[in-house]
Amino acid sequence: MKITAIEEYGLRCMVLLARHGNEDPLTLPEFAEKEGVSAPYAGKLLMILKRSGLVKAVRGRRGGYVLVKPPEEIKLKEIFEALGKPVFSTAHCDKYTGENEICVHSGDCTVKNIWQTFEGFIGSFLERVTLADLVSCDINPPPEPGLRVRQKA
Amino acid sequence: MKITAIEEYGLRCMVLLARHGNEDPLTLPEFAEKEGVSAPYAGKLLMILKRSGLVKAVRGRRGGYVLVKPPEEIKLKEIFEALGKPVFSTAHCDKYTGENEICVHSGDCTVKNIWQTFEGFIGSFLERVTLADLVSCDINPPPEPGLRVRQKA
DNA sequence: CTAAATCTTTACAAAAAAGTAAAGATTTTT
DNA sequence: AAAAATCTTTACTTTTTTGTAAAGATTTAG
Repeated sequence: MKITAIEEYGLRCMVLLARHGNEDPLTLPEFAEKEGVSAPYAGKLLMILKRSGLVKAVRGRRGGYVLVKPPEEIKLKEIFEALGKPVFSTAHCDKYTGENEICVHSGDCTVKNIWQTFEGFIGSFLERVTLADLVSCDINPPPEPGLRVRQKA
Repeated sequence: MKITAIEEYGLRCMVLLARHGNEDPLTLPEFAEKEGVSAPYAGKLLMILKRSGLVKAVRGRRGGYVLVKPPEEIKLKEIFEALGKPVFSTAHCDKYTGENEICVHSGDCTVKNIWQTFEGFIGSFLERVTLADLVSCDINPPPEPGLRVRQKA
């Protein structure tokens, strides 16, 4: 399981914006310089964030990007949803079908069940952390979560 | 964040083995047929699992693969570690350095903190589910885990 | 001992993701 | 109005991941 480049750098752009404040916009060359990436690549990232409604662009001189909402109201989950697919989506089953048109497990799938549960678990984390938490806090691992495992009938 | 093909199909191979039992080994053509992938690709997956010590191979006629331990003793976490890197590892910071030799955030990194916390959270899930749970149970989403967020001093 | 069934290794081909380049559109400043 | 700063779009190149192919090694059955 891996974090994609878009997720990594995209999240960093959001952190930069949150730190910078919304007084004046941050420009692509500024993003690029602060993260050590190229300006066109920064442009690609910000465009993705813009299309998801997390940031807005101001064109022309004195332009750049600003957050649409205050960092307190931006959940990590929204950012992840903007930057990539969730771990498990219906697309998942359509993708891993081996050489067949449709997955051999369609219907009753043990692995699908685990991914869905996993997805829910991850979601409960991403729901609880905001961009504001990220820039202003230490975040500690949560206490051991309980996990109910129920035997099949 | 995505589950890689190796993780998806590798986990399925483990499920097949757990279901099949260790009486007689499962062969590559059998894995291939049951999962709808090619036999050489199944070979690649099983080789990865073998090198991590999760399965062992029996060569020659009547050969194939068997689990090294009973499913009750195989945690999902071990399987994931065999099939891929964890979400966050030191390699992560070495990979996403933009155009620089070393990441601009090395030292104090907000994003690193979140990935490490996230990793721990995910780990607490993968520690608690065994291969046996996977083949014999319904697994339900855990209750809302508490998440302590402590303000910086 | 030989042949068949099996795993093993290495090298290669195809597909997806990451990242680059260049030309175009918009706004502000002068 | 013109120029400069900025975002926007499209197409392309590179790198990584996936998946394939083929020849080799090992064991068992007869």
